[in-house]
Amino acid sequence: MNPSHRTTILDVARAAGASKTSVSRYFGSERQRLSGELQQRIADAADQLGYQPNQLARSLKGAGSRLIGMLVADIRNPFSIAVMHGVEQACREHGLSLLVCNTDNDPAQEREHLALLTAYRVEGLVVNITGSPDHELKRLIDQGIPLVLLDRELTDLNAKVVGLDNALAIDMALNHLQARGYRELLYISEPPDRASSRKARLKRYQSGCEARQLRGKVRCQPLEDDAALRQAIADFLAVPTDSPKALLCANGKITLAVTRILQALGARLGDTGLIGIDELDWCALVGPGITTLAQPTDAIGRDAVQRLLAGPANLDTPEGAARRHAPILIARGSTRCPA
Amino acid sequence: MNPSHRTTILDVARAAGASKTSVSRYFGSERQRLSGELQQRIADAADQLGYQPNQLARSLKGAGSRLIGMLVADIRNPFSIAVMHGVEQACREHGLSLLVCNTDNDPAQEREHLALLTAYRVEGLVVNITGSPDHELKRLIDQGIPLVLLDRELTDLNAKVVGLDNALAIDMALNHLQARGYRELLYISEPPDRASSRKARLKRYQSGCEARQLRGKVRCQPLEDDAALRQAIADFLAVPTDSPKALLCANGKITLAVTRILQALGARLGDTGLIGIDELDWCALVGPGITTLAQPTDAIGRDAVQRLLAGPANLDTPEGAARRHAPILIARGSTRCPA
DNA sequence: TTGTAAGCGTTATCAC
DNA sequence: GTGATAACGCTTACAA
Repeated sequence: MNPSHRTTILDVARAAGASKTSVSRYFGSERQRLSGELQQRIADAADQLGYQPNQLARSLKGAGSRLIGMLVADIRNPFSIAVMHGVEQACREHGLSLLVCNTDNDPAQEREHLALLTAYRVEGLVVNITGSPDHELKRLIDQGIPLVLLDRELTDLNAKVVGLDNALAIDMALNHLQARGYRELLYISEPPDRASSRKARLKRYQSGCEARQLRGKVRCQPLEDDAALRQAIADFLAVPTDSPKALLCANGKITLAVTRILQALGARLGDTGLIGIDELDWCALVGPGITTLAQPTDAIGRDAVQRLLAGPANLDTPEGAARRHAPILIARGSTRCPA
Repeated sequence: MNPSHRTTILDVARAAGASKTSVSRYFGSERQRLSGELQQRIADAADQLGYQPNQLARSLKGAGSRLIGMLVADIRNPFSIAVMHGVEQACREHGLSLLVCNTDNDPAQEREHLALLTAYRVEGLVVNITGSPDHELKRLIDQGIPLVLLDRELTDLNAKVVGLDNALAIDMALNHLQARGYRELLYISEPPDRASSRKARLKRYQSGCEARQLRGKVRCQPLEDDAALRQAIADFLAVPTDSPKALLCANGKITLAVTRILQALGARLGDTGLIGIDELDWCALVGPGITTLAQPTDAIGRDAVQRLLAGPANLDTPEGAARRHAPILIARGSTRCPA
């Protein structure tokens, strides 16, 4: 076998004494049309030559690329991975493949990768980024490429959205903290900027604290500045008060950073309440365990693909545009209030 | 603009009053050959029409697909992700894109995804799986597709390998444990089966214990059976002895499982020594911190791509075949021996 | 500097 | 049932 030459449909046709068309039919969806004898000959020849249809050429002609693209802001975020896992499974079940691009939160890479994905003519796009290449995304939608936004809405543009039910999540967190006896809260989030889900969580937190008569402070802080965050938490804990305090972390990365800081400050989990959005491998292991609101990541991922394939939705109704999944509260020792 | 019709090179050519060739040249690597004026016309037309070259068609003709495939056994394993991050970066730097497939440790999916990747005519393949579709892999190599094995060797087949220096890692672990005063060890690994790196680690552990006159036990255990593992650890800890005991975990997933078990058993980290291969986010947070041997995941990922691109290596020399990266010891409280 | 024409490997359309 | 033949969108000799 000549290794420099990938065998093509023509090679098989010749070897089987058949036409390209027949071979194509054999590997396509019209195998039954072929006589049993021809099928056998083609099968043998293909097997012999190790033939495998070239998906690129296939895509070029009729069918689409059978490729779904996924744009991830931070592939090292366990949440992204978990969702990606759901997306991938769903893709597989539909005979689609997944092209994943990680942007490392870099707007330049977002644009670049978006271009890349469309260059490969992906048939659908799952986008999970915080930056805003709004213009580019809009263009894709105009081109008719199915698009699902993960955990983020586009302000001037109504695309399909799948993600956590942010309001519900915050409500559950507040209810839990209140029930456990905490009265002074600090909500820690990355800056909302244009990330709509961060905004939604923050807003609900504020109105929710008011409604429950909780003293709810807020700290929006890029995670890079660890010292500032540490100072903010130290300040919060230092204020003298008679009612128990708790921290609410807006996502898993923050929970990690905050846990480190609390440990460095020598705070005892539980005495200082701690609850985070996103369940992580290790939350049960640290001290008395960290209470979390687990996102149904698998369901979110699968749902994203489903919506991709569902065709144009009625984006005018709220239900048509966004699909919000409920979190699951996993109560652990970090919210066992001593009072 | 007609959304049902993606604009092609011909559309641009017409709009610019130029030929397909010129447009192709403009978007290819021969832009300089065009007169400034023509360049301008093409640029305008393309911009106007929102043209973007079809990478699929491009791949079909001359150049390759510019696609690198990566096969991952378990995408939820942080190690895999970390390596993947390195792979992806390296790809990007070389103008390549990464098609990632997760097999969830399922041999059927391994085969399936392997076929998929070759159907897309990936120009190289980074494989990180424990199963053995050896026959398929061999075929790919024969076809001349560059292939790099991550953290695993193929017995009957010499392909390029990139991964941890297993012998060194085990040596470092043993030296550390010995220096810290532990004398009785239990090595916990998933069954080596045909995963060569597991075998290598195990073997070195055994010879290393002997050389150091340590009592080194071994437990090979699929992670699914948590109860059995728990029993094994309980048994190990129960044996009366006067010398301190320590556990050595062969990878990050095991470290997680073992940490959970130790916690459930009420063992105190440090009193019972614990060291694991693979650094994880939370290792500093649990109890006094867990000592680990961090793998240089980024370097491993980048190296994999580099070797992919390096062309055929001399696989006959050990250096040509395998590239082994040294781990980094991160000492924490879990190996602070009280004795 | 620019254009013409022949593929790349496949599928779709139409004949036999 | 089976097979020519023309696309698909692009690159690349080869001409001009």
